[in-house]
Amino acid sequence: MPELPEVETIRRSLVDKLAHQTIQSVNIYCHHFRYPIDPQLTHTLKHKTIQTIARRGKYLLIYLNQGGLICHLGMSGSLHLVTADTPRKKHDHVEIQFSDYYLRFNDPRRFGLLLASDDFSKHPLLSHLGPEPLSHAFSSAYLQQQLYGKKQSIKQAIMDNKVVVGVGNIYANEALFRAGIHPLTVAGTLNQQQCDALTKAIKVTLRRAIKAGGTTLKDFVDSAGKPGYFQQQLFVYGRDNQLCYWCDSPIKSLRIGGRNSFYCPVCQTK
DNA sequence: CGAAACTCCTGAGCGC
DNA sequence: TGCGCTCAGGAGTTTC
Repeated sequence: MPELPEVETIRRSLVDKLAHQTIQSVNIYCHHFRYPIDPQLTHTLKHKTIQTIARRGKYLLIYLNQGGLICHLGMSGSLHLVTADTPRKKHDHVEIQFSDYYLRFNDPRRFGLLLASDDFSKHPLLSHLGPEPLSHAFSSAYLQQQLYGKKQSIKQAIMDNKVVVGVGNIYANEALFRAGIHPLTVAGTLNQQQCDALTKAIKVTLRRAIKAGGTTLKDFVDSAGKPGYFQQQLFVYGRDNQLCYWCDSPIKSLRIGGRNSFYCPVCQTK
């Protein structure tokens, strides 16, 4: 479900309410995720206080007064901040109780992840990640250097977390449209001008999506249950056979690396 | 080494 | 109404 803008939206909706809150107790109803949830987590988290909630790529980093918690929502995960009298829903697998709220981790497909970490910077899931797309480190020069010699398609390259984090299928399609680059272009052949356009397109696309509260394709909502509105600004994603807003040509789709890809055959060139 | 295929899992939507 | 099939926003691991 969530790409970077959705995770950032959730982070923002949680941080003010949960900062300085102390965990009263933790209930784990299902342990089986991408990695099994440590049964000790209940004891590890009890009476710990949340300091702040940060984000690295699509990972949420919950800083506690001692150690922290890494959370990833996978394809179908969501976090809901509810009152104690709210009944549990199907696939609410983990529940963290605070004095005023319950935070529930819901994940039908269980591709998500929840684990304790003493040092985020040294954690193997985080240590190899590329730069944040909205940071200065993600520049046109950096991108061109990363793409040098790469034979895979540019779409696959920008979805690679070692190149840049947080760009999933929706926003990869959208950013390539905005940059006028065909998704099948061999990554290593992009010139400086194209790298410039693509870097800017990724930043603009993600910033606008964050501003809109993320993209609600099916059921994305933030931790308070509010949907995102960026789907109204999608140029190509999910629009195959519909007309391009810029040139009126029909949007086409194809599969790249097993992922559905959308592009305008006129506006985007190789 | 890079790149592609495979893997985890449930649910929605489709054709029949 | 129901069955079987395909596909879905991710990404670590395995294989070639």
